[in-house]
Amino acid sequence: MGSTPQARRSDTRERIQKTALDLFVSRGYEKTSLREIAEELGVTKAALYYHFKTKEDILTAISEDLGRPVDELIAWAEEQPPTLDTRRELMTRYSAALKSAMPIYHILQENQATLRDLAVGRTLRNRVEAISRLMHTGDADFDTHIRVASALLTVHFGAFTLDRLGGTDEEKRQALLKVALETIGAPAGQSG
Amino acid sequence: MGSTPQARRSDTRERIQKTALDLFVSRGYEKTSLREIAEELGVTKAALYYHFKTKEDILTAISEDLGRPVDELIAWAEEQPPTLDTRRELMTRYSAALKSAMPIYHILQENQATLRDLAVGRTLRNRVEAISRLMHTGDADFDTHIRVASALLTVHFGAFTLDRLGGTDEEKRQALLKVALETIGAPAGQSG
Amino acid sequence: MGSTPQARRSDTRERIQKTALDLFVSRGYEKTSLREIAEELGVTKAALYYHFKTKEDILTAISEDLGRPVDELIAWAEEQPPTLDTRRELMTRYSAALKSAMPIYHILQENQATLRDLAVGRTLRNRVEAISRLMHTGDADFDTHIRVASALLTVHFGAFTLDRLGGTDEEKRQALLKVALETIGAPAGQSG
Amino acid sequence: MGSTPQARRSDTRERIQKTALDLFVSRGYEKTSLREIAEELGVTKAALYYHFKTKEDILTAISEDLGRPVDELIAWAEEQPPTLDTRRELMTRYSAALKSAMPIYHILQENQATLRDLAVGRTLRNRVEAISRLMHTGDADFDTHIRVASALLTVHFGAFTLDRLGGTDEEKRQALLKVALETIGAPAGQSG
DNA sequence: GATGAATGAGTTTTCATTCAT
DNA sequence: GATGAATGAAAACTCATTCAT
Repeated sequence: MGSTPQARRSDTRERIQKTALDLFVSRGYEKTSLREIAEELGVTKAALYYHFKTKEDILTAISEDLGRPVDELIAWAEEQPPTLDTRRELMTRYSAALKSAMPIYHILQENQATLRDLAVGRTLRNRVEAISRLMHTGDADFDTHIRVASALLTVHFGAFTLDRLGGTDEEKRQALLKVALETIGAPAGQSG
Repeated sequence: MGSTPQARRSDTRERIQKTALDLFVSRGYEKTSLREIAEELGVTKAALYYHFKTKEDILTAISEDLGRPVDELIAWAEEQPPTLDTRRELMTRYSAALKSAMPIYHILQENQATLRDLAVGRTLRNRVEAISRLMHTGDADFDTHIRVASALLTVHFGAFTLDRLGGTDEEKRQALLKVALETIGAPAGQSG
Repeated sequence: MGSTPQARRSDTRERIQKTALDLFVSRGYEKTSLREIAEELGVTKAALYYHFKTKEDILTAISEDLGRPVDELIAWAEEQPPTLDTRRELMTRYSAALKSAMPIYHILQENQATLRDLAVGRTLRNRVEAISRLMHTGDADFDTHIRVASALLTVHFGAFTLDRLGGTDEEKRQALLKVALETIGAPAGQSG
Repeated sequence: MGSTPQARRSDTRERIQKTALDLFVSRGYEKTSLREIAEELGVTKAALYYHFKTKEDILTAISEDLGRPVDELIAWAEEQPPTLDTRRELMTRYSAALKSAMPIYHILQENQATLRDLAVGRTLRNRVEAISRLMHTGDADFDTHIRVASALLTVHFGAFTLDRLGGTDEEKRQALLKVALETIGAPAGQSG
């Protein structure tokens, strides 16, 4: 009898994820209450519980969706030989993958204290650590570790610290990547 | 076993700060309740309120105590000419100042979402931004900004990401500083 | 003994208002804690917060419900010409309206210090002042102001001061109204 | 060795009473904390406890000081014959006594809910009731009771409701007294 | 696919009061 | 004549979560 005003095949689950993501980014995970999410969406808190078992579950779903490119990158990197070239390639691809995954890294970075106790926090940190581990693979050299750490911080957090700087996000990303690549060292076949 | 149970003329204020700092670092600011601090100390919640007007006030006091070296560094840097040498010197001194100030930066980093609404958060961020601003002074060159940002991230957060790496904290700090200095460029009178 | 323990579709909101009103009247607004209201009702404090956003909100709801007759009277009076007859009619109707509204005026009177800071206090005082203003309309004569003030105090608070006196509440109300009408002066067309 | 800045023979007790009175009037008894009183005075809370056993004790002392004229009036009235003339004389003297005693009546009126549980509240109400009883003495006539109640309300609270009206406090007091005297009836030897 | 009603456990904060010094 | 330090009890409020409908 007539069409429902609701979209068919309820998109509510996705709408919850989207709204939650926005709020988690702008207000923090802990400081965002389910009431806020529900109100913003025009549904009740109970509705959230129909779609997700817990608050953490919402973040888990978001993390899975947005983190997929990075997970795929990790899978790829695990197949590669541990050379400097791989490292540079991985850094480049990682920087690209971060474009879409950035919001969850933002959440991870700004809510570490809270995420410490949560399973999803473990998952998120595991991703970061996997990249880090893969980047370090192939040598236990102290200096290299330091350089890789610096490079990773650069591609990872650089964007957050450059709000006031002119230029597009993409330009900044490219520039940060360039510095990171310099830091981890010249590609094979080039003189240092 | 037979030690003075209670000092006269109260060292309680300092004990509160110390205990709070430990808990803020290990469990996060928001997740640390005043009940926990009080219990850990063997006093009542009301005792905390005798010494500090609010929970935030405790963090403010900690921030003032631990941040003093950085504040002094900022004052010093504001008197210096905006040369590359100054920048390098500032980076070196900053790295040193962070040795004692690290815990509050740790708190700032891991509780950004929470500290967003707090006056003490503003103060802490102001300190970071002051250093950043002073480091960028003297030219508006895009590439330099990127490099300085990368270098700052390195001395700032490097230590956090190197838990698993061998070597003393001091060794790591020196190594990170070296990379940071490389990143912002050679000192005057040397060939790049 | 065997009555329905819990109504569906919740009459709880009304039960809260009723219980709160009783307690606000008998123990005072400030001295009545939400815990007391909740215990008296056999629900948890959180249940109160499901139905009302704040403690003040409960009083606001009560004030709206009980004050409606007075609000309607104010609306009526604003349409009338500012004659002595109107004043007498208003006084008479006001005395009648107070029959049901009395509890909130009781609360207002006995908790003025507390209600000073509350928005609902403003609302309540506005009602009193509106009646007072309407009663004074039409002349700025000093003596009349004094008489109107006296008359209003009489219908307003008279009942509170006559607890020990015999007679029904209605008899007292009528007698107080008579004195009040005398005080503001004879009706048009009668010799003073 | 030089004169102390403190007044000799500590006037602190009086200063506490004065400050407390001001705050009790302007913010209410309950809403005024001992901390506030102490801070306003530049002493510690403990100092208040040196001079007064409890918070209530401060109000009790104030009540005794300011209420003395009324207590004396009550003593006087108890000696008088219960005639209409006495009633009019009592009303006149009461109105005069209220000039200085007003602040405690203000406190009583605005904090009834709080003062309900306090011994000092009993004392204050007793004073009001003594006047009321003395005023009603001599006949049990219903109509007279009503009139006396109205008249008392007028001299008692009239001033509170006439803030916005022009004229000095003394003018208002006189005018209110005149209306009150009219209400309780003509003096002996005059035609009603 | 969702709601209305409720809960239990927790939070920060405030207050009058006490007492050794 | 006062203070510094502390307490116990309570307050208002928030939150993630549950469940019958």
